[in-house]
Amino acid sequence: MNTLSRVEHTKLSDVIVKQIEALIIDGSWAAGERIPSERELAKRFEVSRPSVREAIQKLEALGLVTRRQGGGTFVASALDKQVVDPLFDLLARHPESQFDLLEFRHALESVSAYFAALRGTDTDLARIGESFEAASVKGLTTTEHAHALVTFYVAVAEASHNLVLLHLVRGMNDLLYENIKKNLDQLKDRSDVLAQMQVHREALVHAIMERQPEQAREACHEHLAYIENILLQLNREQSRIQRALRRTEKADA
Amino acid sequence: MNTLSRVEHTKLSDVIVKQIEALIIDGSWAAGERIPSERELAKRFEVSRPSVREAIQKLEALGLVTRRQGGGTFVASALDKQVVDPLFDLLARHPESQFDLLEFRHALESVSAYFAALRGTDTDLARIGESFEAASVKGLTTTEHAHALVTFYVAVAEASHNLVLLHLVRGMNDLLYENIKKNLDQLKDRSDVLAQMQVHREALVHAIMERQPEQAREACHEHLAYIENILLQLNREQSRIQRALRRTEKADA
DNA sequence: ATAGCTTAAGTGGTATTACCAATAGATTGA
DNA sequence: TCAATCTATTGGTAATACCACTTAAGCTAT
Repeated sequence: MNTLSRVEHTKLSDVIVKQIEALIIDGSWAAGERIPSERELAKRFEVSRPSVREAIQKLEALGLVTRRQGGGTFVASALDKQVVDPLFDLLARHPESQFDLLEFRHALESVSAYFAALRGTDTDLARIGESFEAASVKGLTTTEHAHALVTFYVAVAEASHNLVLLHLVRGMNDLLYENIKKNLDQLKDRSDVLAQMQVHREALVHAIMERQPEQAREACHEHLAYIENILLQLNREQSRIQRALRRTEKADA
Repeated sequence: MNTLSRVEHTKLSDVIVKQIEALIIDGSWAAGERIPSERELAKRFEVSRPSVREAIQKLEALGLVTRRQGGGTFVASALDKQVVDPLFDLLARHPESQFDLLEFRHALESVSAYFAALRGTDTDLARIGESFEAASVKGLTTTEHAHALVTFYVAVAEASHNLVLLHLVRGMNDLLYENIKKNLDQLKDRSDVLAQMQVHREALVHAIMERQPEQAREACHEHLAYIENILLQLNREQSRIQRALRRTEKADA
């Protein structure tokens, strides 16, 4: 009784966030609906406009509302899911970290494949086979294909019987998905490349099934190195196109 | 030529968000570090304080920074908290998975060393050299030695110039420290083993300094494989001793 | 009556200034 | 040396002014 718990000071803008969230969640403000203006909300909440602004900025950062200068503030039409891990979210959003992520995947997936081939149980290998079949179906959308590939890689990590690896791959699930999807998007008009990647994956699965750890590692290495090279070439071509566009702009001016 | 694409107007605070994110992502502002005040940033960016406030509020909503009234604004203390904290719990609940962590470190440090040798700047290599000297001093306590080795490994990860590796190794700082300290504790009466480990590390540093990536990777591999083997032998002997103790307990009962 | 243009009103965006509340560091006194 | 007090700094809140953009209303010409 002599140790009273410290009373946390509550930020005004956080109170406003909570109230607006409640209105969105209980359906009072529907997706796509325009909410009252900052000035109007400031009047209703009997606070200053900067406090309302701060609350709405937070909601915007969380993807719950969108703002248009001169137009108003709208409830987002597709409510974004919660940010699970700020760093992974940041890495997924930033173009300059995508290649770093590919390099990291190279290391991670190679060692997963090595241990899967070394230690995978029959059940593990069956699950790898199934998830690989699911990822190999013709006619998948890019989204479906990326999801299926993530499932495949998680199955390989599970078969490695290394808890740290598995935990990390599961934690990076969204980040992997975004990276794989981005790669597939970039390569969607390159059926020759996509076919080669499928060949690589077949070699990987074969090595795991035959319980050849070094071959599995090598198959992974070839697969990721190939993607790295292709994406480097693509990015070089993109840079050339952008430089050419810049030159034509200068010529017009 | 008659359909020019609409030029998107860019919000000032979003420009600031991107710049701060870049500083966080490239490791310039480390987890837990206090960033300049709103007033200072407003001066540096040559914008008003409310614009900086808006940017920082967004970063806070995303979990990338935390703010303390009167104290300042800090990069979130463990950016990959969602992954590393549960890993701590997991390893505490499953002591037998410490070996999994060693295997994981094996993969992580090998690729870090490879890229450090490939890409390290002169400044990076100097820092690796210094941290290695600090870790090589005679007479360190186990605690001091473990700290110095973690600093060394973080320097190698920094020299890799791979953002994912950098953030992961920094986030796992405490975990690495505990694992290294545990290994050193187990080996404190084995000066022959500790000496061999130091030889391995010297070979590693030499390969990085000579900018030989494959040699660096190989040196790391030898080093970690050696530790894995020694610890496996130790654990076998420990199991034998424990089985003998269990037999004497049964004989007494 | 309708379409097109112009103007006014409303909305978010940026900035300046002032003051408050909390924290951290420096100083002073016992 | 340690505790209490003071000062400087930092984030938090507010008022006010103005800018940039969008939307709605009003007016004019066909």
